[in-house]
Amino acid sequence: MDAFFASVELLRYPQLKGLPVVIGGGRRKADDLLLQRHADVPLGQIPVSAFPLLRDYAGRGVITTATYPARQFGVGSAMGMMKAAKLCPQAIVLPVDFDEVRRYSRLFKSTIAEIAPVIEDRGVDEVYIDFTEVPGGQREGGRALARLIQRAIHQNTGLTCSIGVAPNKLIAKMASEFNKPNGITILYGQDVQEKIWPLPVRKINGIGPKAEIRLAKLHLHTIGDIAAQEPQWLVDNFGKSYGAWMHEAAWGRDDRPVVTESEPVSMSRETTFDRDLHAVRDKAELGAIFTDLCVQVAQDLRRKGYVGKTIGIKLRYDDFRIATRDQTIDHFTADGATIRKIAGQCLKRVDLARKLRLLGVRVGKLARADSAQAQPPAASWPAPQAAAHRVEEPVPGTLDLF
DNA sequence: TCTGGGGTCCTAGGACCC
DNA sequence: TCTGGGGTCCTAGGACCC
Repeated sequence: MDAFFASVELLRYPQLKGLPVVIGGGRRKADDLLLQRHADVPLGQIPVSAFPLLRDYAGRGVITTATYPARQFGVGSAMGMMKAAKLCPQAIVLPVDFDEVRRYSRLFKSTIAEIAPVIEDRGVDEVYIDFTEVPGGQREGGRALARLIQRAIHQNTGLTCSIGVAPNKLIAKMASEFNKPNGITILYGQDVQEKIWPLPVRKINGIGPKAEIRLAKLHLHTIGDIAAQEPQWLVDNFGKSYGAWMHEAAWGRDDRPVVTESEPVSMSRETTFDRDLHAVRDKAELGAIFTDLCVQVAQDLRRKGYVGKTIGIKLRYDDFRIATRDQTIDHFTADGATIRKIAGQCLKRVDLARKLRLLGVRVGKLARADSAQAQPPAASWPAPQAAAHRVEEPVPGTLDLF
């Protein structure tokens, strides 16, 4: 989907079309004020001059999405708000509306599913589609079906997307970026040399900032540079698995199937504080946030019907170092108090002298709540009363951080 | 006034078991 | 005078993606 989060907002506020708009940060006073002051007019009639600007933004956070006009100023995803404000102070800034984004996400995916049912979910705004078996899927190399999908999505949501068609997921993903927004790109296996090799290594899905730096030190900058290396040389420099994969990827080879169903591995909640907090000096505040995160994870688990048995914490220090601790317990749970208790024990095992900027709680080793695995083991005969009716011990109301 | 939140997968060492 | 060889699970960190 093209500039998905921003495009969703533009559906509500069409008056912002063509303007630099960025989405990011949490809901702020300015956003509430905007709605309060214009409670009597339709959203589409709120004057452009009433919207909060990036220059007035104060706080932490990153840009989630920038509209194409904003991108012209060099503003882009994952950029810090403060840096973005310097590049484009006149941009309008809006918070992410997750409910609305999820609603449109479901809508565009169900629209595709009616046309081509073999879909792999890749997050809120992206999917892989295997349309090998879709009638007419091979017409014009797939372009006809891609056009049909684009039109259907636009009809049902008012949103545009870009589609890449290729023999595998790796190349299709790269192709989808060739012609944005609202574009279609068809790539064949024989196009790799001409169309893919000149691209920078970062364009490969799986080569990130760290690998890019390591490759640059070896004077490898383009995908073609990687393709020209002996596989063994790549293995020697990047390890057996990653090195071999890199070579395959550079040659456009990828045999991963489109995976239509998957079970979640973990669920987590984390939050970056408005200001860095200290475990002792800000104990009350931190404790409240901590409990809240545990309760939210527990709610997420229950809402989605899962239980887990590995409970962990994550924290980010003021210097951005990250520490994680986790502990596996002997039974599955989705109980907030249990999660709070175990996570609290994990917290005792990390250095709390430094100030923290982020705290997170995670539950892993998930099972469906209704699965046999998730059930407590049957009590052996004679069943001890306590085991048969075991109740997780409650955590006292005053939750101690230490 | 740098740098979100929710994920997956991989690696590597140690415990533990057969 | 040496101390095997799997296999699995747990834990911590890190790269990467959307």
